[in-house]
Amino acid sequence: MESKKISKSVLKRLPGYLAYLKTMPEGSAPHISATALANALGMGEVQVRKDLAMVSDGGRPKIGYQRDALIDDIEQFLGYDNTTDAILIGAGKLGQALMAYSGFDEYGLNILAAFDANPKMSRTEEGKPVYNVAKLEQFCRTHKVLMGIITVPAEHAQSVADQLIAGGIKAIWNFAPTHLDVPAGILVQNENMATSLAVLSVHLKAQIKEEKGQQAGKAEN
Amino acid sequence: MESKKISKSVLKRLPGYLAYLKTMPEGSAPHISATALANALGMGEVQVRKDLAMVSDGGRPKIGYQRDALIDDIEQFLGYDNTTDAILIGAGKLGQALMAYSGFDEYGLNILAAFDANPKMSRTEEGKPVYNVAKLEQFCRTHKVLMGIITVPAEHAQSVADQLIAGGIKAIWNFAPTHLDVPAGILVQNENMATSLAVLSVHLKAQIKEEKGQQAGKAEN
DNA sequence: TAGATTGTTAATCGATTAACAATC
DNA sequence: TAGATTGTTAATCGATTAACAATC
Repeated sequence: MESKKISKSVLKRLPGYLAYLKTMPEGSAPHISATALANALGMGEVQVRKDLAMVSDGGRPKIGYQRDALIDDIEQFLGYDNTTDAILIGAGKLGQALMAYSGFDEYGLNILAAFDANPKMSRTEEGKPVYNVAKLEQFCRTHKVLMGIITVPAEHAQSVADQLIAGGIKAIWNFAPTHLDVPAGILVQNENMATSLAVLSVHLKAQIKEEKGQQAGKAEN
Repeated sequence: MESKKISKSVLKRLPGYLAYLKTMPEGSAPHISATALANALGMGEVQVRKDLAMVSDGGRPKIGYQRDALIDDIEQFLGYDNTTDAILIGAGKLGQALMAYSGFDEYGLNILAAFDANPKMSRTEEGKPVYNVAKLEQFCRTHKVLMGIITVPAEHAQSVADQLIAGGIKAIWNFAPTHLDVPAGILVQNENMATSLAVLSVHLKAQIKEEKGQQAGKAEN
């Protein structure tokens, strides 16, 4: 019963709720209503309620949801309660930034090691080992790693993905700005800067146009 | 006429087409069909055709779209043809990685300067100036900057956003894992690692469960 | 009881996919 | 002409929103 099929849209909103719930001050009331959550995050209250219904076993009318329980439920649903081992390939600037990011613990993500085609050091600043990519596939197998984080240049991403899959990996977090071809059953989550930039860029273009329109309007008066 | 309203879903797919078209080898045919594009990117061909119809003035039956023209059309539509000035706030690891990323030029993005609450250097490795956040608002005004990139810790993000908006900024690229409250007309694009991680994590959980199910099945036989 | 709030059922909206006509 | 391909119109699908009944 636990496993109602959840849609990706709902799934993507859960971390937002979680983050907000966790940053609420200590002294806050132990309960929170969907209405309050919705207002804080600028969303519709019905949507929040429906989303929470997917992971929680319900709030109480007039009172709301118990905050602690809700946090637990979301974390459990997202699998943040037990850790996932991952490896990172491409120890460049971005790769190093990700290795250094301590916040991943909170999400149950544990980066075991980094790999690079041309390792410049044998350990990262944080003390994680940096290996040659040649050892990639074998490492995945022996450590039963299920997740790979790709931060290599676009032209090498596909080859790295192939090796990861050969090593038995089931999920890829792809920071390289390129499409990866993978067999069914393997999930690729693209962290695509270009996508975000496109949204921003088009918004700004529209904004500038509007402004010019207003100025033209003024000039005409 | 140029400005048919484009949906966000379409907009987000355009960079994918662009990237693929640009990485096609020099010797390739000058034309490409929606079918070929769709196959390469693992999408439906009708969707590709509809998307391209939004930005291009059409392909030719039996031949396809002229590749160069298509690239130009998408770039123009996304505003990559003229540069946008931006500033970055938070010169930590991630901020520095973004400052160092040379690929932004390609998207018409030009990061003028970085700001930090406690600048550790006066220039980044790339020679871009690093200022104290105190100068943020004024800098935005005098340089008419329209875009801000937030890479500060979550707890300072809202305050930074407020200052950016006071400085006249219209679009915010938010890497801090927190919701930002902004007035209408200001676009916030969240680059949310937690969101991606949630998708990956849930996929892996399902994968592991499935595997266990299969093993249990085997054992029963 | 009244009112706030939950959860569910139905209606709307938007985006994707399918079917088909048009064209080179 | 035949076939590949485009573009459009209609059908389907999924997600969001609205309406309402249930409950503390």
